Amino acid sequence: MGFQRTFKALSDPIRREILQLLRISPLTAGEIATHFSVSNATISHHLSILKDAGLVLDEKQGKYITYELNMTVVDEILGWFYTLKGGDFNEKNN
Amino acid sequence: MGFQRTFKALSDPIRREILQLLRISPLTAGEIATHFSVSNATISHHLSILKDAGLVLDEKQGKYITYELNMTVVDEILGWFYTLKGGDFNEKNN
DNA sequence: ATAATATTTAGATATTTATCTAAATAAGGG
DNA sequence: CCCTTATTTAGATAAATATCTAAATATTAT
Repeated sequence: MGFQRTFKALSDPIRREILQLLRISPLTAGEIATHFSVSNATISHHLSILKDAGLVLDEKQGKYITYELNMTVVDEILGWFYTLKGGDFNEKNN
Repeated sequence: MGFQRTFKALSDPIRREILQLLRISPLTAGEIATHFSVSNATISHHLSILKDAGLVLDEKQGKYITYELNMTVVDEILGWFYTLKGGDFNEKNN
């Protein structure tokens, strides 16, 4: 609980696009990087922010690191929006 | 469409709390400000960001300015999260 | 072992952001 | 008319952020 890092993570367009990419299937850091015109180091930085926010999970597979969406946290954020819509799904969160 | 400003607006905890306050009922800028320990000028700044993002609507009433939630944009953002969940509600947005 | 590949970490920099105080704008009340 | 109240705008500043290049780490292949 405490959505600060998650909302911050979602505030960058590259990070949101990464999430949409991962919607289809898990990808390695390198595969993700090919979709953008910034350096690999920058993508790595974005991935670490997404990971920190709980929005993605990573798994080391030999030389590669594969990233995938973490739906659990996506659902928690959805819950926050529903409180806004008048439901009192989980009144405690920020 | 283009959610950049909306997601940016949601990335600040004070602004999210303002939205939750407005969930109950519309409030004036001053009433909103009493809930926080920052200056009125700062709250005014946050309100202008929320307005710019489409998340709130304002209406001048004499000496006061009343702010209220704009559910339309809240719903648009919800749509973005649903695309993540595998639906293809509105594939075009970022 | 050495080289090549995949990814992250470190350090630097320019931009953005949240905040403050002080000044400006606007509306009402005596 | 002035004075008070409500709110925003302007200008300044400190902190956060996105990005880069270069270096470090780790794994696989020759």
